[in-house]
Amino acid sequence: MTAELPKRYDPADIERVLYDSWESQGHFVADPESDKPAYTIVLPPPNVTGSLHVGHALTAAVQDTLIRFKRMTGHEALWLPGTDHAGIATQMVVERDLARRGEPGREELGRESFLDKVWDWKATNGSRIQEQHRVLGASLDWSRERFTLDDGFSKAVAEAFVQLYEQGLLYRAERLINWSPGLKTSLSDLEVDHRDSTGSLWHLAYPVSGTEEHLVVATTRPETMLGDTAVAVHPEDPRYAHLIGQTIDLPLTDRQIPIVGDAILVDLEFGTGAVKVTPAHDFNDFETGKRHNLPMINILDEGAHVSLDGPYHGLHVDDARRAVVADLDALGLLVKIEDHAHSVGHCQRSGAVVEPRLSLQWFVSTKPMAEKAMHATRSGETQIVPKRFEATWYHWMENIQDWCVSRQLWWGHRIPAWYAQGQVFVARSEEEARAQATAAGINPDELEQDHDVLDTWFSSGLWPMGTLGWPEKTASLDKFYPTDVLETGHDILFFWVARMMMMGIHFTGKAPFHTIFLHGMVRDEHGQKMSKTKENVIDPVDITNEYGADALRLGLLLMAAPGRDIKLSIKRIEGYRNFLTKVWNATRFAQTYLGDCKPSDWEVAAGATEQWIRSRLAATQETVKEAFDAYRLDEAGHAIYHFVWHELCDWYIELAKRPLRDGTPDERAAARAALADALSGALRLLHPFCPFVTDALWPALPAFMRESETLGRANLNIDVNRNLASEAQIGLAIEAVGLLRGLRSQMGIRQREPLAIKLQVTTADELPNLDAAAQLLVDLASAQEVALEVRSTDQPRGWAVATGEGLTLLANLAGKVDVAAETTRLTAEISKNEKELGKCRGKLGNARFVERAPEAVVAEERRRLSEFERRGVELKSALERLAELEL
RNA sequence: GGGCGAUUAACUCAGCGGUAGAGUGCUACCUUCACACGGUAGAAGUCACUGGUUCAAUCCCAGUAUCGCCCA
Repeated sequence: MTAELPKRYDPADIERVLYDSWESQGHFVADPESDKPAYTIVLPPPNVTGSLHVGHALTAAVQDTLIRFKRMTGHEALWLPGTDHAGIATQMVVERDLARRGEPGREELGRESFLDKVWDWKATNGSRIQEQHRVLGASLDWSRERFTLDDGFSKAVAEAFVQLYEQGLLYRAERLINWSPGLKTSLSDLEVDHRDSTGSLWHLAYPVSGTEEHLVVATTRPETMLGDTAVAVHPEDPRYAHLIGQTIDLPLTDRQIPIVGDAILVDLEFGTGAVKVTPAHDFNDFETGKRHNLPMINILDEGAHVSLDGPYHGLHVDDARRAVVADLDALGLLVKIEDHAHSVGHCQRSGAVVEPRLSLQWFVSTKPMAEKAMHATRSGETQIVPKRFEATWYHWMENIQDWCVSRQLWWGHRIPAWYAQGQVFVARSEEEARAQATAAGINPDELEQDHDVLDTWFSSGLWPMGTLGWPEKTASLDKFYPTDVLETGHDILFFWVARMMMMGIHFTGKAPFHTIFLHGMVRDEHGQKMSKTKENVIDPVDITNEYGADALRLGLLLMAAPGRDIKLSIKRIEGYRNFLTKVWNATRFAQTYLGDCKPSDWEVAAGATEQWIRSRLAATQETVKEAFDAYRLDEAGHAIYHFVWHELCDWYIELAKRPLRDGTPDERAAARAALADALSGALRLLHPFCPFVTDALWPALPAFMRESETLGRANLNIDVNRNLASEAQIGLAIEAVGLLRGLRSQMGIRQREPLAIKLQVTTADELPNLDAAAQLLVDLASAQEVALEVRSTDQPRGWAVATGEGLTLLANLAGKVDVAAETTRLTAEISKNEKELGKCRGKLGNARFVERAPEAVVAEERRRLSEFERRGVELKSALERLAELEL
């Protein structure tokens, strides 16, 4: 038994100290040699540049709760932390940092020195988010913390690259890719944000060669006309049929370009029905160019300036657009300008408008891998929770394009490809590449390694297996892979979940996890997306300072229905802090009695109330287990909340006070034991949600009940059973207390004013069920004496009547009856009863209902009918007696 | 344009073929010996709208409206 608990729950007093002790004692370390079944979650790696936002906090809360639940139910639970190197983001942060301090920039420093600077930056700033996870109580196995640029992980990346290359699934090609002129690198499709904007649709008149005719094309990007290599019309368009095969004298250039018929590119209805084709600057045009063997003319440099010789050379696209439009107008070739809503791709990181650009890059053939990933979800090897995201998953997988994995950056895994004399050598190491070159008869000193690095998600895709040791065959990989659950926001489904699935299946033959568990986005109280510009960002660290990590966790978890967005309400967090204060105070109450607990207390026969609270605990344990199995942490949490506050605190503790204080030695022992069980069960169930406060309260339980020093290593459930008889009996008692309290309240009679009570049931064999009710009425509702009787037609006068399910309560108001108030109350009761009675009769009066509805439903309806009829009679007779009283 | 989701008490949300629930807020009373970050009692809902299926629809189906998200 520990020292007395402080009167007030203050999270700041307990959280830091507890976490340090858990971590230093190695409570979160998972053992690959354990006999227990493994349960593994890898934390989707946050950016090394990141700091914790509420989305992270939600992810951490969900995963930690799952992990702690499994750890407490017989699993060797591993939750593996780490960060990813976030190529673009980190490089940008460090460059900005250098600029702010007036230090030499990236280009001046050169590759090696710049990378040193990034590593320096990482050493000082790269562990912030890990610290914040500790604040949240995350039971991560820090001994296994990984970073995507670690030596070991880098080995995995090189291995994967080489294998994919050897298998023909990775290739280098000149293709049109998304190009960020801001960052001067390629981007994957997913790194492009499409934003709606109002642009214009320019109608340009192109002269048909050797005629006076003009062909009017409509375009959103007039400046790219400098790179046009054709004009396309629909082959079945009567307006233009005669032009197919002729040429255009492309204005502002000296080129002639063909007019082609293309049914795929051209939409008859849109614009003028004629489209300019610029294969080097538009994805659709690129495909069209391939269909018609058109040349591809690149008109822009890597910074999106015109690279063609001539008057436009060096102009930024925006300026070039103005110039081209003005010049066309001067030539009388600008027909009109319409407003046009369309969406424009922007670079997520730099905000620059993304330019489709023809360039030589490395690509992964994703289709074969996507097939396998889809097979895994179709076969059930991996399930997506909530299920409705499967549709999105398949849609994306079915339309997947090859993945551009090279980036023109420095920070990242350098592409393990070496070039010499036009040949490519892909190898795990420079040594291997040199050997390959030598074997090919090339002097290895001529080799030059690819300057580019790999997309960060190429490495993130390997995360579940790479962190466990792949490609080595390690004990951890053997024990913990495939992992169990990958939990993340649904916005990340394609970013890394899809990639982990594809890579994991490809390299190990097994899906990397059996469940993909997706949560929603956290928004502010009004449903607005949090953003720095709106100044509505809620910092989870501020909340933990104010209300504690436990309250934040509980709030996030209980507000999160699967896959649904969360509106984060501080008011609710405060409510959960209040709940934890309640738990704290309940424990303080219990502590004053539990000191006397001894194992023999459990040998004393338990009464109905003790059986009842254990039964309710057993029911809660079942509900919680089912909810966890269904990934309904919100339901599990609500069940625990309800048990703790509304069953343990509201009722059992109140019921236990008399026996604990004034009971016989046996009564005291039985009450103590049940109180200890209930509290023990409550703390255990609550621990995965609120690890700090529960572990702080854990020592309040007798030592012999604590099988582990820390609650986090104890069992989730204790051995208790449902007992329906006690539930029925206490249920009746609770109802009786409610009837009396309600009656007092409506009659304006003080709750502590002693009253004589009669409790009535219909038949004599129900009488024993009222024993508990009689006791509770005395203990909790200031009943003076309680008579238990079978209902008769001859009811006493001057007693108030209240009817409940199966029982009637009469209170002796002799001399205290406020006839007017009582008349009002009874009349209201009667009319409420009549309404229900009416509904009931309506149903049973419907022959088709009686005929077709299931028997049980009809029987229940009949039971309700007789119940309402009985109550109606009693209430009306009470009203009559009241009237007599008045006379 | 395609897809997905939402619409339930004042607010934030669960629920889901057969008596409409929670938390917060609100009202009244109570500083009683774990807790005022509390207790007791209470008010509060045409479950968006229109049809359909069914003995029975908040729930299933179709459509409408409004809002949100994703993709092109």
